[in-house]
Amino acid sequence: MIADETWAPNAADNGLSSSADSAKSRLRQLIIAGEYAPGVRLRERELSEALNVSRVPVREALQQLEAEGFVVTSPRRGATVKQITLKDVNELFDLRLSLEVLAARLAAQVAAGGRATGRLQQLMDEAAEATARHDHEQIPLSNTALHTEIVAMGGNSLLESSMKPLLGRMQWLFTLTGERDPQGQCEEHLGLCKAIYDGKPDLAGALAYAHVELGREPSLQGLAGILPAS
Amino acid sequence: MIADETWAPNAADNGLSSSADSAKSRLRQLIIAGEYAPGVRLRERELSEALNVSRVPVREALQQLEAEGFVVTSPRRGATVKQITLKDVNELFDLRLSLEVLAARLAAQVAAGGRATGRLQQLMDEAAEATARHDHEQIPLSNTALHTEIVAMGGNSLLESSMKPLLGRMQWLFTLTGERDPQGQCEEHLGLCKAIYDGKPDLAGALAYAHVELGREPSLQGLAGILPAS
DNA sequence: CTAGCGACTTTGGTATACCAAAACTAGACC
DNA sequence: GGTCTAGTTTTGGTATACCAAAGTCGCTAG
Repeated sequence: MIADETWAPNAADNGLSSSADSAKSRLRQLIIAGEYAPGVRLRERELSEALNVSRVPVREALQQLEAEGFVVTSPRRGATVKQITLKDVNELFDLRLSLEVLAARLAAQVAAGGRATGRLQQLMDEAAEATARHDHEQIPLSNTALHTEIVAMGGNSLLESSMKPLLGRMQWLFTLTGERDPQGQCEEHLGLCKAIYDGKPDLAGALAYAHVELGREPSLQGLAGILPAS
Repeated sequence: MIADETWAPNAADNGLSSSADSAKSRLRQLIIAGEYAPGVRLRERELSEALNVSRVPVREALQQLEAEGFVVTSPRRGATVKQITLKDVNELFDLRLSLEVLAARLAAQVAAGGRATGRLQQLMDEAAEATARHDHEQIPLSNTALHTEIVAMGGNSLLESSMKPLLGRMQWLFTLTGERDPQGQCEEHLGLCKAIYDGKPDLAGALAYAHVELGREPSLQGLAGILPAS
């Protein structure tokens, strides 16, 4: 469950994983990319045909994607792509406010012990580079990877598995609404990473809090702009 | 996923839910009760026979129980009951430290608005009564129900779905290691509930933090006492 | 007596087939 | 013309059957 490698588009169709995992990754990617719009029904037979697998792996994939918050299943009406509401976004940010602070604090504590932080540096550089060249395909992927690495650095696998669906939803939200102020976000990341390098948990936590909270309003307004009625 | 009612032993076998949900609840109950000890293999055919269902619902149940942290599945070796380690317990408490504080704060904010808090009062009374008569069967159930209600009061369904597996693991841990100081725990609950009633988020958060942290050491020692080697 | 190799058995992964319930549609009656 | 109802179709839920890989046990050769 921790595995599932990264789910960037280019890493989707490796023949290594089981058919169910592959179907799950592909379907999630299709949802995040907006191929399946919020509200559309995900019929099992239809998906099994589209993904060239049987219904059993499809059911498994749908179940896990429901746990990750991408689809919602009614008792006897099957699965549909989740309709994100403003309430959902607020709940998501409230939760991230707690968990990202914890992740940043843990990462800073680990880094203070002198552990290798090379991977974080590398991801930070990649994200900065993607931001600099306005690569709107790569920016959400790099930023998600950066946050994932911060969470992983803390060494709390339970936190990691709890945060993974939340980061997935953030990536989805960004794809739906468009990224907010990539430049400012990148600078915030830079400051956060520096605090982690320097092993300052309090500062890292405060910066993480600010970073999350700064993203709330733009996301709410971005979502409000594409919501059907109001 | 929010549904699944309560999973007290007596509410397990209602014929309303689907076969898979029933199987999931029964299996979880068996694991929490210790019928399936940590480390034993959960063979799909064996379970399907024991639960009188096919392998498909069993697979579904195992998958969800893995997401809740009760079982762990190796790539091609199937499912086993999770072996709880001291690291797992520490991670669990670190996460609860963040999330229960958030839940308490949210609940207090809601209660400050004058919403009905009758259900919380009722659960508090039940837990106090169970503690008073030393009903070691009921105490963990009542305490879990109380925490669940506090989380639910906040109105954050995402937090609710994130906390549910954690509370389930806490109940499991209590069943395995024995409850710590039920009297003191009950008093802490009383203070926490009062802060929520009174609509004092800061106080409620602080009390929740203390309540969680006070439970860490006893749980670690309780688990260390029953761990195979060390 | 031990170590290596091979056949067998167990087990998870997947596909196909069947069933029951719900939703949709078309028709008839009021 | 509208509404209720019955039949059909779609769809999720479940069971059975098949397959491939890995673990296990026993046999044989050194």
